[in-house]
Parts: sequence; C-alpha cells; structure tokens
Amino acid sequence: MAIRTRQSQRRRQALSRERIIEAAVELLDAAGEGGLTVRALTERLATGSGAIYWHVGTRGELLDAATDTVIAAALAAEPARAPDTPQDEIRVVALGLFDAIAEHQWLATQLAIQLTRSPWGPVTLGIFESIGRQVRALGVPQGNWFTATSALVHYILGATIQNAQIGEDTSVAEPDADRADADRAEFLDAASRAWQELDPGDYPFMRAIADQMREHNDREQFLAGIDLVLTGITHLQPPTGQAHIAE
Amino acid sequence: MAIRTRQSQRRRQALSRERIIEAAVELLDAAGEGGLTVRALTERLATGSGAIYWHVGTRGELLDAATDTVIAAALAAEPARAPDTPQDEIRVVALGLFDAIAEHQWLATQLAIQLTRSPWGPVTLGIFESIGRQVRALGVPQGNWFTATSALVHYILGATIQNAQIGEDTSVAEPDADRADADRAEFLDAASRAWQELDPGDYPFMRAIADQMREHNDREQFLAGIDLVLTGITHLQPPTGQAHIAE
DNA sequence: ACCTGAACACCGTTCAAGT
DNA sequence: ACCTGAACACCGTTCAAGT
Repeated sequence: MAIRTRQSQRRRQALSRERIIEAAVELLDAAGEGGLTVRALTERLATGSGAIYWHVGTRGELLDAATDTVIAAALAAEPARAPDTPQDEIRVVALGLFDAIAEHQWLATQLAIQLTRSPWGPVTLGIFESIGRQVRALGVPQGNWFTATSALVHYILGATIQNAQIGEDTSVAEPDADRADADRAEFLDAASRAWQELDPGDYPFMRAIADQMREHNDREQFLAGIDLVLTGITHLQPPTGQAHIAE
Repeated sequence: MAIRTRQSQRRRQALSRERIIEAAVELLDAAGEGGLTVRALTERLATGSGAIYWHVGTRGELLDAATDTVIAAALAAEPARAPDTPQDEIRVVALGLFDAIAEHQWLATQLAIQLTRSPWGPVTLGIFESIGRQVRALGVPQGNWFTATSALVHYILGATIQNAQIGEDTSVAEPDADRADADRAEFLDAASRAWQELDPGDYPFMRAIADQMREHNDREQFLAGIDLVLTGITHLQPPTGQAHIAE
C-alpha cells in the first residue's frame, strides 16, 4: 500500500530519458535509495527493464543523472527577491542547496558518492562555479580564490549533509508546517536530553552545549556558519608566490 | 585473482565481533563498498552466514560498526609530536580524519550515510567532542561554541570527503610514494587542462582558477581552509541572548 | 551458546525476439 | 530505433538442524 502507483495501465507520456529520470526522483523521494529498483521503475512507467537501459543505462547511471538534474535545478532556481550583494547571493545559493537536500534526502548520500568518485564532476563543478563567481565579486585577491571558494563549498556541503533530515518541509507544504515545527522541536529536545546524560568524563563539551541545542534554529545556524567563513575570507592574507616563506 | 583469500582452510582466530569487523574493513579497503558481501566475508572467515548475523547482525550494522571502529581509531591516535596550542590540536584531529578517509575511501560515503540517517550518532558525537574541546581551549565565548565547532566540523567533513581519493597513500607505504606523487600531479594536470577547455560562457570562474590547480597541494590547501575558519572564529561577535536584535 | 549451510525472496543486467 | 520480458547470476537474510 505504501507507494501509490500513479500510472500503471497505459502510458500517458512517451518514454524518454527525461521521463525516466523524473519517475526515478519520485521513487527516491518516496522511499529513499532503496526505493529505486528497476522493477519498481518499470512498473511505474508501464514498460520493460530493457527500455530503462536503452534510454539511460544502468541503475548507477540513473542515480547520477537524477542527482545532476536536481542539483542543477537548485542552482538555477531564481530567488524570490533579487540579492543585492555577493554575500547575499552566496546565502541564496547555499540555502538553495540546503533546501534541495532537505527535500530530497537521498541527495546527501548521492552527493557524497559523486564527490568521492569524481571530485570534479559536473555537480561539484556547478557548485564551485556558482560560489566562485561571488567570491570574485567580493573583491578577494585572485591568489585566494581557490582557498576561499573551497572553504565555503566544503562548509556548505558538510552542513547540508548533516541537516538533511532535520531541515525537511520548509518549502514544500504549508498545511503541516506546524507539525513539522513540532517534530523538529521534539527532535532537538531529545538530542539535548541525550547529551545531558552523556558520561561527563568522555563528553564534557557536548554536555556543556546541550542547552544551546534546544533553542537552536537550523537555518539560522547554517547562515551563522556562512557568515563565519565569509569573515575568515575577508581577513585572508594576500598570498605570496611561494607558500610558507616564513613558518 | 583480485583479492587474496588470506585464511580459508582452517580458522586461525576464534570468531568474534572484533574479528568479523576486522575482516570487513579488509574487504572494504580492497574492493570498496561493493566488495563487502556476506558471502565473501564467510569465505574469508571460513564460516557460515549465520555466524555473521549471530555476532554483529545485518550487513548494514556491520558497515556501521566498521565505520565507528575506524573513525574512533583515527580520533584516538596519538600524533608523533605533541601539539602545543589548541590550533595545532585542531589541525592534528583534522589531518587524522583526512588521512583515515584517504586510506579507507569507503569511509567518505559511509560517513555521509551516517550523518544523514542519524546526525548525532556516535561518529558525529566523537568528532564534535574532539573539535569542541579545542574550541573551548581557544577561549571562544560559550555562546559561540556551537557555531564555531559546527563550522570547523562541517568544513572538515566536506573537504575530507572531496579529497578522499586524491589524498591516498601518505601514511601507508613508502616505496611507491614517488609514484603516488606522480599520479597526483597527473590528476591535477588533467583537471587543470579540463577546466581550461570549459565553455567560457558557462564556467568563467573555473577557467580562471585552472592555473592554481596545477601547483596545489591537497594537505596544504586543506590546512589553509582550517586556518581560514579559525580566523573567522576569532572575529565572531559575542552572542546576545536574543538572536538578531538588530538586523 | 555458537555455528552451519540450504532455501527463499529479491535484485540488476542481458539479450533474443518482436515491432 | 525502440521496446518487451524471460532468463541468469548474484545478493542479504532466515532458520531448522547440529554441536
């Protein structure tokens, strides 16, 4: 009963690479990575397994294509209000990724897999380019572009992966926004309580910050981290030709 | 022929949870996540599949246990020279994770999976605690502990995941250190050339930094990012009770 | 308590055959 | 060129049976 099969009797749309990727994203959203099986896909699309391989290739290639598609859409999405400084633009791009991963939790793992397997594949390239342009607009000296952009991108990816399941909802449905808020408060409360019960000998730090956890807002916290990195970028020493002249 | 079966005829060590995890790590190191199958494991350990389930549980639980074990070891490892400032200690912890993931590439994905599924599981907790203690030692005001620690941890995780395959070797074997260096130079050169051939309309930034890629050292670059975040932490505003009094 | 291994359900992929 | 679906090899997990 879990997943409703939306179109099983006769095919409504012609089969195509795009249609297959779209259906794959629906399955992934509904049931996670394990939910995307060739059989479930052929059933949903009312076709045979060979058709999938004809249009997109193996299951792995389909996963890559789904990841590329969703990330590219998140990077291309125009924000409601036009940002007027490079800092704002960076926040917009970062929140775009943050929300995309919250909406499609399977993205966190897929992103990590692509990052590991091909560190400079299309996905990473797109993210670096988006952030890098704003770093340039910030007036950072050219020799620091790579360091500054890497720091931002890596912070964004790490934070975004950890917040995948916490951030949920936000932009999707309004009706149960209250319920989502309640869920999150409950989650934070549980985490906070768990930390307070940790062995003080092993986890003195986590115990000490247990209080802060309760009253913390994921998006605000995420943006505070962005600001911290931006501050670090502002104070970068202009690079020398040779690294580490004086250590 | 690929993987040498080290002990097949008769069992040399008594079967135990620890022995199974050890063998799992060997399989993962040799052939990645796909290389860890229950059948390969039972063959290597000269046992039946039921024994695995008796001692550790499902394949997923075994993957979690392997991840926990390797990360805990990386965090507990004592550095060659004792670090004498909190900043140095942070660099030591960060490089410990950097090297662990370079040595065990499958860790990058597993870490991301655990981070997504249980954001405050034992792995994340251990990393936060290690870094958090040093943030406290740095003299950061308590209200900023969480923000500062998150920024560091998320940067470290993001950077470390992307550098998983580039960083390889380093601490393992000396004989082919030259060869590994050559491999990396080749890799960087290829990336640099690929960026120079990108469409200037779509990727102006990546084209502009293609040169920097060639002469870049992963570990130095990683540490430069750490320093950037540390600088940002130093310049954090002391927090107010209510967030965003004046926007 | 600890271990064996056949049996089961499910999976990705291929490919001869159709249109 | 595009699609079908049976067949194949392989997988994780269970469990009655052994010690």
